[in-house]
Amino acid sequence: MKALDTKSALLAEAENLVRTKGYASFSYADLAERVGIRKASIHHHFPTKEELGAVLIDTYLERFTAQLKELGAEDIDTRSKLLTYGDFFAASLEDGQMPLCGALAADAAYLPASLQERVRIFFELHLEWLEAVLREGAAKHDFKLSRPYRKTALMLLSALQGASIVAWALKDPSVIKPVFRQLVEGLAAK
Amino acid sequence: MKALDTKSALLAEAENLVRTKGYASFSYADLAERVGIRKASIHHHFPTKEELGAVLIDTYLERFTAQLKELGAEDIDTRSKLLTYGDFFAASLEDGQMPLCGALAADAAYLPASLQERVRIFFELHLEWLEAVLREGAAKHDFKLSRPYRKTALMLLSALQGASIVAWALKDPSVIKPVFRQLVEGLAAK
DNA sequence: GACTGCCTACCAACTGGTAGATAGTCTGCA
DNA sequence: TGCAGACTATCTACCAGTTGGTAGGCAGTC
Repeated sequence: MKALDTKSALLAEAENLVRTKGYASFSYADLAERVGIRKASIHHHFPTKEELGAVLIDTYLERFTAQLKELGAEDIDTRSKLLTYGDFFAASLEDGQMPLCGALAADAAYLPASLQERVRIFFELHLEWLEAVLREGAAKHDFKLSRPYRKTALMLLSALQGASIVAWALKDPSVIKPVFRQLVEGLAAK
Repeated sequence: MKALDTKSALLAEAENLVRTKGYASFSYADLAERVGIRKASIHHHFPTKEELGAVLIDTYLERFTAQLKELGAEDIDTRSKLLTYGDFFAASLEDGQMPLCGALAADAAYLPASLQERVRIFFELHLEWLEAVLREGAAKHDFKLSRPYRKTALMLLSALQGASIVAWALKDPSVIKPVFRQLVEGLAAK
């Protein structure tokens, strides 16, 4: 088997495991079973669990960064941008998985330091994107906002992370969209 | 040592451990070290980890239920009730701990079923309380709300859970109050 | 003596790893 | 063209440490 296939299979399965049972609970044995190689072989691709976690977060961040960049550049109104952003989270839950960094963040205090740092970067990235969209929306008079925009960005991000948690605990993915929608509607300048 | 002392010491330490490193990562060995008895002795008080978890959540729920009942009965305006409710979450983070059920909820998919059920009950309890306060506030014309109130309750609870997560990941407890405050202000009938 | 609350000793299962062996593939050189 | 060596990707075997537990014993109290 080609290294690229195995490596990406390992990453895909690791992501699924972290997003369904958390970083602490998933093991190389779980991965071995799912990918069909021996546990010890995984170390060839990822020498330590921490390194696997780091690569996992980095690739997730790259994907998400690209997604947000694309969404930010779309020629649609800022309200739709925000709602589409919220849809990313809802889609996660509908797939039966927590968003990765929400899954990791709850455990942040005992993640290895390199992973904690990456989770923080994830959140900062999201806040910056939200701020940019809010700024754009305020400039276009789509939103009526008080400064600093970061405060509103924090509110929106918190609501989505929290809605994911609540939806996860209640096993009801339909929680997310209405929560976020009413917040976005509340930003309207009207 | 009296059983009541040891048992409550175990529960207190277990709560702290769950709220700082999660249910999956804490062990009877951690508890043994903190309370100063041997690991095997813990089984005398709590035969299984699941039972310890169940008792932990039940006692937390009782405390929280009493707190919410007390707060709900206070002769203050409904806005203050909500803000005080939000302060419970902020106080948790300022203590260097996640709120218990937020810590558990992220891991909900692989908690033992009896614990998953308790986490769900926790959230339902909070939603009911929030709904009651929102209903009271709407009747007094403190709030301008659309029905169903549960939708707004979900939004508020989500924001607090999420703000706890974001604050935890960013190691910045000051995130919570401003997030919640602006949401509560946004409910004002004005 | 009965009960409580601790202890030691032990268990199977599991964790993330280390180390060396093997087999297949590729490349360079005679 | 064939062969040897290097490389890749897997394997077996093993490791120390850890987990939540079981079982029986001991000491203190009533």
